[in-house]
Amino acid sequence: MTSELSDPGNLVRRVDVDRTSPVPLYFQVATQLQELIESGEIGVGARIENEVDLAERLRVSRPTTRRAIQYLVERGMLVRKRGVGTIVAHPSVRRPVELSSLYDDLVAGDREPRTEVLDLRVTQASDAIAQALQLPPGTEITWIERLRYASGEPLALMRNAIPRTVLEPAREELAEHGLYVLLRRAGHVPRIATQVIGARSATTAEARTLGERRGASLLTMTRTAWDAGGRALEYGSHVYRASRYSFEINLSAG
Amino acid sequence: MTSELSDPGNLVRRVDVDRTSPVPLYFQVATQLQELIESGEIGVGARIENEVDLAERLRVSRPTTRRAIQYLVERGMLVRKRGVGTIVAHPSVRRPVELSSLYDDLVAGDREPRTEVLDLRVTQASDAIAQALQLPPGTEITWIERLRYASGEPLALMRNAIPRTVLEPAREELAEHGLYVLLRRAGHVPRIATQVIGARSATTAEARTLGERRGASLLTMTRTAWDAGGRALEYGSHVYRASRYSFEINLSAG
DNA sequence: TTTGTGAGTTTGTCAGGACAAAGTATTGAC
DNA sequence: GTCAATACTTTGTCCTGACAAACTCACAAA
Repeated sequence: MTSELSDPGNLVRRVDVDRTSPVPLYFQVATQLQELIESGEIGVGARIENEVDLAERLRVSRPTTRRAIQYLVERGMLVRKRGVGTIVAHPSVRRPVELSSLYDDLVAGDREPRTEVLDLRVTQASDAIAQALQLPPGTEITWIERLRYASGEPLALMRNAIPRTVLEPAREELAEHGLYVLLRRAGHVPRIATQVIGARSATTAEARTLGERRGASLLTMTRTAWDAGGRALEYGSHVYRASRYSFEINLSAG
Repeated sequence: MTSELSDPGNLVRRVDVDRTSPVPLYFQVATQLQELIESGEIGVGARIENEVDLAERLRVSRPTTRRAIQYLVERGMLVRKRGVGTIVAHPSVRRPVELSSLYDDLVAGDREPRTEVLDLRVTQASDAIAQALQLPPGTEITWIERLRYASGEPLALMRNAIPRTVLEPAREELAEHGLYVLLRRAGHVPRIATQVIGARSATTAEARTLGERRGASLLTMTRTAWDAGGRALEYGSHVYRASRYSFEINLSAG
């Protein structure tokens, strides 16, 4: 009995590798499998070809095939079961991109971000900020205060501290780009961040700046971000208009 | 020149493997390395023995050693650099435990949680809830409303919907344990969740239930959680007293 | 002083093979 | 027909061996 279902090999026929490319073989295989899954050519719940056959057909070793599949398993796109096979997971368990910045989110959501730089100066870290960044008190930092608009309306008041040795951005750069874009451009890749999200009522000054009624609910967020080496990159203390913004967070365990 | 620094091998001498154990070799090595790091016996920034020597000393193959190290790299405990070596990362980049529940957090923080079950019944999912859980409308769900106290004071009002086929907890269980404990006990391991966190002012009824002033700021959180197979486990819509609670979230990109 | 050059070290990629463990499906005894 | 034993499939673990790429450092040349 050779039905379509019992022969999942036919679903991944167009995967092929280029041995002249500097891109690792396992990554080529993983990328092409990912495309087949994301395009829907291999449907949710479908079984993909088993490791041994796939390796043979692509003329790569089984460890290479395993590594490609493992790569996608870690991203939640595939689920493996010993004795059963490897199946395509439901799209809702696919691990999302994380650690993006507000600016990127707004651009992606077509909400026309605009940034007004209220303050920009080099100063010494206060004790609280030094502690958050786990740096010695008095370390020189770049202090930034920005007002972020979306679709023409004020959305958030953002205060950030960045070690001077990490980044000292120009006013124009801050008006044009999100902070995380500037960090990455300077070669600092945030790997992990701790955020605390809370809420409180707006003070009179905040209400005026953000165009809210006095006492309106505000979302607060403080964050510290580090790179892979444990170097502190950024501390931020932001307030958002709760009527216009909420945080969407994707968590994964595994 | 054979200084302490140029011979990091001496730091991991007590790592050893047991070939009679059913625990995989790579995992034994990883666990023991992890203990050495967490106990501080290998300090932050210190280089660990290189793969080849470590493999030779433990009498395991290099791929096995690599896999153990890779395991810790993915958890942010080690950082690898080609041509340089593998060093112990700063503790702040170590990936945290995620997807824990409020109850667990409160227990961990010594805040004496107590739960009052306000409502518990089996009903049909509304369109909104069915959509959040990605189930057909009208699917039978367990509907739960709870009031959570911490240190004797009301903290949060929690409404949850769980597919009946996933869990149908008893009132006493809900009063005794967090929802995630019950889910895990029933064999449902949450792997990924989407949360939306916002804020708004309390209605009169909410203020009365939670012991706040009318118009006080509340934190709102809606969440849907899935297991590794993409099966929806839980939908929740919670409100927290912003004066008593905030969310701490650890994000990682890697 | 600065700039290449080359040797040495360390991690990254890949092959091919072997056996174990956990499922699924089939078969045979009762 | 039911249930247990068996065969088969598929992923999991582990090995040896080989070469490539990135980095450090010492040393020579400009």
